Amino acid sequence: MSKKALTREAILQQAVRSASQIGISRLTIGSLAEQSGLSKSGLFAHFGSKEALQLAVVEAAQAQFVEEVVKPAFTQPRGMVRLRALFRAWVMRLYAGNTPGGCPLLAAAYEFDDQPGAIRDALVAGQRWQRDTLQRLLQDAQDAGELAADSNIPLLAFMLFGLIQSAHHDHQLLDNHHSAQLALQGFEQLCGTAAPHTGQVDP
Amino acid sequence: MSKKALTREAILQQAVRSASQIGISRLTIGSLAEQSGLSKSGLFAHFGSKEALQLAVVEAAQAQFVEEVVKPAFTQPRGMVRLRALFRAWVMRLYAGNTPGGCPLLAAAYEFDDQPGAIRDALVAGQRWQRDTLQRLLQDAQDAGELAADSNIPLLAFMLFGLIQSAHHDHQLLDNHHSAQLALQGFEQLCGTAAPHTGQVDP
DNA sequence: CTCAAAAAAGAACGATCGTGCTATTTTGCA
DNA sequence: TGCAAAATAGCACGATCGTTCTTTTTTGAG
Repeated sequence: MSKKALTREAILQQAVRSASQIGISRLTIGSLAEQSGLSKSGLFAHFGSKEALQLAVVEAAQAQFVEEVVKPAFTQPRGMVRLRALFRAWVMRLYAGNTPGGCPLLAAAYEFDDQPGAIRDALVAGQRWQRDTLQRLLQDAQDAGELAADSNIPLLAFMLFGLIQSAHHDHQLLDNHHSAQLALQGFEQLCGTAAPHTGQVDP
Repeated sequence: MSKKALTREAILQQAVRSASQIGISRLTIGSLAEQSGLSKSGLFAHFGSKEALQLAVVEAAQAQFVEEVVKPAFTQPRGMVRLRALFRAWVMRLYAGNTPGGCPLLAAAYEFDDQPGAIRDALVAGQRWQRDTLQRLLQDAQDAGELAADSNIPLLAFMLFGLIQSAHHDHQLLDNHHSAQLALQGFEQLCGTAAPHTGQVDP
């Protein structure tokens, strides 16, 4: 890999860390340069504009998500095992040390949902892909007979993503140490073959 | 009400609107003054510092939530009726016109979860209160026999809050017109006495 | 109506930001 | 090792921000 690409990677890795703490829109060229041991103009030359830098940060975070969550899940056999692996890795990533401020993509979704532009477009595409992936694994599990035949796949994906967000919220803001466990319990309640309900009157 | 308090209210109402679109941390005294028809220093005198302004915006948004969601629910009879009223109003508020950029409190939770200070403290207190309120209504419903006796109340509250966040996400970012319906369906699946499993055919 | 007090405006400051331009250092091939 | 090209540093600019200080306008009680 060329020197340029190596430096760029190092910058982006640090930038994703910072973005998880202060948000993508509050990244500054100056502080990012300082953290990377570069000058402002030296760092700037890698991207050409702040928006291009922010876009690169989004893409780096998305690539990181695929690498840490999606790819490992796809090493598991298709069906409920793979689905559970995806969800577990997704949740556990919220507690990993590489993004101390939480998931930068979730935060970015709230930052840019009302600011049209390339960054928002990239976020939308990424989130749609995440949802599609989740629904595909749910469909696979249903096809394998490991999920009730009358399951509403889009609703299930919607609810599972809600569990991810709730875990993030409770962990990052409320400092709730049980948030990961709650998310995993919720998954089993929604998808598991165990007890079909915590809280339904008639099975 | 004194002139000062009236002007302050008008400023905050506009500020909450803006905060829903660009986030609390990116509010600027200048643009806020322009939107309120005041001068920079005139507006500034009402708060004394930018952080005090941001804190006032958080408190105004929280008061708005109580007024529009919690109070109306408490006009309903205790139990499942009140719980459902709370959840419905909570979801529907995401689609109301007074905060075009979505819920400013949810966005602020992601903005400030890694920035210690008075604003984060106020957000934490508010979110804890929201969760406690939700759990209290769930408990009431359970006591009334309208929720399974073995329901896990903290888990249910966790999942319901996830539905809110998922609805917000799908509406604001993915422009999913069915997001409100999905959240309400999710509520009925988790708490309702209707169909015990996820089955519902999408139109 | 008067006039002191309250509210708002105006102007200016230091700091910080993104960005463009030029000089300097570093890299990797001949 | 020499040297063009790539990578980085240095510097300055205009803009914008929060904040302070002073002046002007507006308010409302006596």
